[in-house]
Amino acid sequence: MSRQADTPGSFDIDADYKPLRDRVRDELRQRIIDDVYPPGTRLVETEIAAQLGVSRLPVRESIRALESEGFVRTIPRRGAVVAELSEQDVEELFDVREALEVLASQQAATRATKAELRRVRGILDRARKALDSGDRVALGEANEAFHDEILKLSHNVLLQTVLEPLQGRLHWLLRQTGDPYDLFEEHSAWFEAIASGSAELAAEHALRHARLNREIVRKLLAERQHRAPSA
Amino acid sequence: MSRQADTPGSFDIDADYKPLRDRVRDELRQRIIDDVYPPGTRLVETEIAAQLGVSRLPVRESIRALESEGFVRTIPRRGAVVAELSEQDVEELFDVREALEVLASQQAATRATKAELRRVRGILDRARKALDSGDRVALGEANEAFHDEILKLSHNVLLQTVLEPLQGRLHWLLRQTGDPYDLFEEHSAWFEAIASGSAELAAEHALRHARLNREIVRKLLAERQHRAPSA
DNA sequence: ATTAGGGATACGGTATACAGGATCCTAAGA
DNA sequence: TCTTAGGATCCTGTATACCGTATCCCTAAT
Repeated sequence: MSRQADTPGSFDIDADYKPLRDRVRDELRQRIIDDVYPPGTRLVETEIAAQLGVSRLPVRESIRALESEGFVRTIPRRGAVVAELSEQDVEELFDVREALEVLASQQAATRATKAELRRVRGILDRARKALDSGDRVALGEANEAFHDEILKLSHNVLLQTVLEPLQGRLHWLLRQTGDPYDLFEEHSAWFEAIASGSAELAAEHALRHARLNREIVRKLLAERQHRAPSA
Repeated sequence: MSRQADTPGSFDIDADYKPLRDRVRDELRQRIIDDVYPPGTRLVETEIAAQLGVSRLPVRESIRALESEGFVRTIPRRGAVVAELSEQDVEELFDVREALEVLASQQAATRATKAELRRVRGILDRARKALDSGDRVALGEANEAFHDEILKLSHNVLLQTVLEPLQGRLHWLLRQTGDPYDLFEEHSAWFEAIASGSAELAAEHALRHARLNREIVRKLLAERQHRAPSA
């Protein structure tokens, strides 16, 4: 079913049309996140274009988009490379994430509908199942989905557009550093705070969760650096 | 091992080279902010390209960039138009701005150097002079510069890249709604809070300032809507 | 007036070309 | 042997030209 609740007069605009540049961007982002292109990899326009069977143009536009999302860094006349996250980058990522996720959580608490809350509960169930069955991949996915959903509950479009790429990078980072550790209890408690409708409580939990998360990542990074001393 | 941070021999790589796309983007952004292209204006690639004497490519890339900054909206296969800020957009802008400016202010309080603080004080002086001489344009510029500087004091690169486009849109909005009202006392007090080094105090002032600002813009918008009832 | 055609327009994408910066390789020189 | 100059090569940045097709706009017929 393509069209969604459209306005009376509006006819049938091929709603799920997506420009090629967007599909290419999504593909490349996925490859970066999946570590097909590890940090430092050069992204050569002609190569990617040939490989994906498209022209250079959509590839260029994709790369620019990923640049603005922070996944790649471009040096004029030299091209794009997959970003390496420095320690400072990570800290900044958490700083901003923390501030925005608190906001998202507050707004979610006051704005989420019952139907939305049900959906999020469903995701938590998925996480629980994945946890029980020891399916790390599914658990990771459920965790990511959980954050995305909270964000949607805020009903704040700008917040979503700003925070989503940051979450993306965070997830990317987590996949680099290790496997999805157990966040189930944390997420559950946070969710209940939101569901309670108290912005204050929701903010408190968001903050706690973000800080806990930051600590965990810090430890993982420290370990990694220990294992692989100065590149 | 390839050479990175090479040093001694590092010859000057044309540091201030700027890709055409960036210059076009800056030019277009300026035109939007200056109301040369009022909200709703269609941005036709070929027109702009011809007018600026460049090919369609850099123009396309510029438009995409402005899209990700929120200045234009593009509808697939229809092209880009200068964004109209809805009431909700404005509220969201302030929501996010508020959260991030509080963070910026906190970090500025703990990280700003004496030299930086001096520079900001200089901007405040400029604002004071502009205020005294009744130069509204200079006052507006000083106000914008003040916010930009506070942001830099945070020493948080990500925060700057995220918040800057939002500030840009806010300034744009302010120019649409009216003239720069007197923020001097507000800014001064806020600045002193930052200079005091207390993150808590700085956060408090940032929040207060952001909220005051929001109220003012709300009033201006309400007035405007009164003057120009439903388009 | 309303509606249905039927261009005209402009986007989205492809293909091609080319200048010049960046990089790499190699061979000559210290 | 190590360094360095030089040229070959790669790749980006930009320009052109061109096509398909979705949209828009104007006009004419009902």
